Amino acid sequence: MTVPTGRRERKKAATRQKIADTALRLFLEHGYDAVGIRDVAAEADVAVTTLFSHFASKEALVFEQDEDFEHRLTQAVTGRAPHEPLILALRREIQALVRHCTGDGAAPIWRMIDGSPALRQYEESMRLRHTESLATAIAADLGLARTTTACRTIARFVIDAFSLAREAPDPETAVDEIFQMIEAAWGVTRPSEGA
Amino acid sequence: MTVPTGRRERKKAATRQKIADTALRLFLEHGYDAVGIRDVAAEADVAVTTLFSHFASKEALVFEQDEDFEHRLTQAVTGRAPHEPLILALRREIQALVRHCTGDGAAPIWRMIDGSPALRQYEESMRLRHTESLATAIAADLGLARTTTACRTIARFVIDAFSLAREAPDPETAVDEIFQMIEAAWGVTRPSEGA
DNA sequence: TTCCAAAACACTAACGGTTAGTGCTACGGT
DNA sequence: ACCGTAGCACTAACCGTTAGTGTTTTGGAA
Repeated sequence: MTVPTGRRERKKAATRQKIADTALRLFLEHGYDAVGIRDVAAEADVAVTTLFSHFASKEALVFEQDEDFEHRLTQAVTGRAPHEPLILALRREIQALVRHCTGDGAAPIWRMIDGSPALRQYEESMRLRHTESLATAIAADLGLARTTTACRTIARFVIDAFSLAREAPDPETAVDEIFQMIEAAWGVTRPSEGA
Repeated sequence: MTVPTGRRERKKAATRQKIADTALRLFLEHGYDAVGIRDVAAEADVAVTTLFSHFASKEALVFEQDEDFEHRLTQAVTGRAPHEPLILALRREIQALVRHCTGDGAAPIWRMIDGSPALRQYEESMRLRHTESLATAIAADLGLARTTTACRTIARFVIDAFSLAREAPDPETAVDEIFQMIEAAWGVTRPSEGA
């Protein structure tokens, strides 16, 4: 009834991690499409149903830490330094996220993602979820100083910046370019004073 | 070898239409998830494989005329009156498209779409395709007057406007609000003179 | 008219992701 | 020491989708 104190949680986390690691290894070795769920389960030495009790879908195995993305963005809004402009904080965070994705360590994974329509589609709808919570965070931060539509629009533009920059030849410059546009868009929403 | 002159094409189109109509009817009657591909095929009196030779997926049955959307947007760019500002033309077209989707005739279909995660996800990735061709059309219209990134960004913002407005309580006002933001974003991309 | 190549269509069977149903086992709290 | 819960396993299936194969229809050529 109370919070489980430890071992069970650790075991569960270990199983989850083992599945995720095994999946990623197999995917990178043989290609995402060439590896079946049954292969992953067998290699991780768990039952298929166990795998699906930890991950909602095959694609979710690849985007294991998607909550991180969501959390970092909302945190960039709610936890920024006092008086720091909203858009500036978001720009810094997106810049960091893009840098992380295009770094050497993550490159093979993203190459795999870009090569699979199923994964790209999954990523898009994942980002859409992130957009919702970012919009909520922005709206909460601003109180009633902006329209709901304006908040949702800005949230989506910010997420767009990530996707667009990631695909651009020079991601970091692209972030700057897009955020100039976002800044301008943000500017015209002010009902009274600037951010 | 040459272009088929008629009857064959008509028959093919008729089959396609019959499948689409049957599918939509069944989906609206019993719900999208409750109707299987085998049901649709049986009711339309075709084989499952025939159905899939006309439509790439189950979701595609619902978005039968998706090319229309794509075509109308690119046409709004390339076929607009001389000297008409790009963004204005796009705003008018998006306004029309939103009006059409929220009209009484299409309402049940969109309610069904909003109720099914699979359909929402499919729609999103469909819009992403549309974004690409819109970006291409915009880039072609502008020549080298803008960055590729700027064109792709604006294209995506315009598609976003459609999605966001469709979900807003007052869609038409939302289009206006979002397009004010797009206009501002567009403004800061000018390398020399306005559009 | 007759014949041919292509395209539409059909059928069976299967593949791969996903889930329901059922039950066992191990852990943590009492 | 005991019990409820949660993690896990197994089977069997559902559903969308595709490969393989063969049949009919159609438009054009001989």
